[in-house]
Amino acid sequence: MVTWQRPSGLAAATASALRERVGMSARGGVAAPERSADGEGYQRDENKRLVSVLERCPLLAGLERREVEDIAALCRFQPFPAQADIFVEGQACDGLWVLASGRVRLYHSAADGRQHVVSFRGESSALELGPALDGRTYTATATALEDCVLVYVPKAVLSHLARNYPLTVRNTIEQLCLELRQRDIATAVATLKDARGRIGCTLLQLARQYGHRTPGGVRIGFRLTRQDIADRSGVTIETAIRVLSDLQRQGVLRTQAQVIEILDVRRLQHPTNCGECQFDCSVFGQAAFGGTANLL
DNA sequence: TCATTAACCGTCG
DNA sequence: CGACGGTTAATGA
Repeated sequence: MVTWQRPSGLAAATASALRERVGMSARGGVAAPERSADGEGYQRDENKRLVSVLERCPLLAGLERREVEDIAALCRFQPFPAQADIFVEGQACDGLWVLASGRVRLYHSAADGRQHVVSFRGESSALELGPALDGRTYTATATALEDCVLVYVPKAVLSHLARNYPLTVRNTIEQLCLELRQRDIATAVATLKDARGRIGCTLLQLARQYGHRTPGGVRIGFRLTRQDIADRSGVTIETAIRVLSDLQRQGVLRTQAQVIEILDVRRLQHPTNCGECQFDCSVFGQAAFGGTANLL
């Protein structure tokens, strides 16, 4: 539990252990398919499940089912238990991880133990597209918030995609632009807004990505600790609690068992200054991360 | 372990 | 000065 909070020390050990696993899954997926009778049945089933995940991934949007099936044959599932690192900041990147199920926390670690969460990711999300494409090191750490299953797309398969399916190049560019916009907005929010505003943005963004309507408002569909909210907003846990308690007292939101429900979106937008905000938050509403668009 | 509250303190407009 | 937010400590679930 404490391990993933440590920045550098045991990150190296985790990283090399991970490279092992990644290597195995890559080679296994590409070169050594199962041969036994039972294995073939299992293989067909796994391929089906891979296809259903991959065809939802924005990178492969618009491809023929046949094409996705061919690509799926080159990929492989890899489960990660809750709290496990999928990859670590600074580690070499040799492929792309696509989230099939579960939630992942993408973040930077500071030497003093504090963390800056770049984003929380859900199904169909491609993790760290940049490093996957340029083959350089990861710029953030990805940790499973809960038990997760990911699809690993080896680097060789990625270049195969670019060569054989021009559509995926277009998709890739669009995805990168989207990420760029989000990072840009995030840095602006972090430097220009106060604690209330940053926490407000965090909540609104999460509601866009993962919110679903309830009789009373919008519920963010998974558990988040106060620390998670704090790390995403760039404040201490006490400040996050202070602000959230205040919002609860005002009846703007409700939280039960680490699940937040926004009861009054308007009043959350107000202190966040969404009205005059220059930043085009509509990017958060796009289906790119598998979220429900235009909820707010 | 997580959430909450309160007292205290430094910074800054 | 006063609002804001980080630090610390105590407490409860």
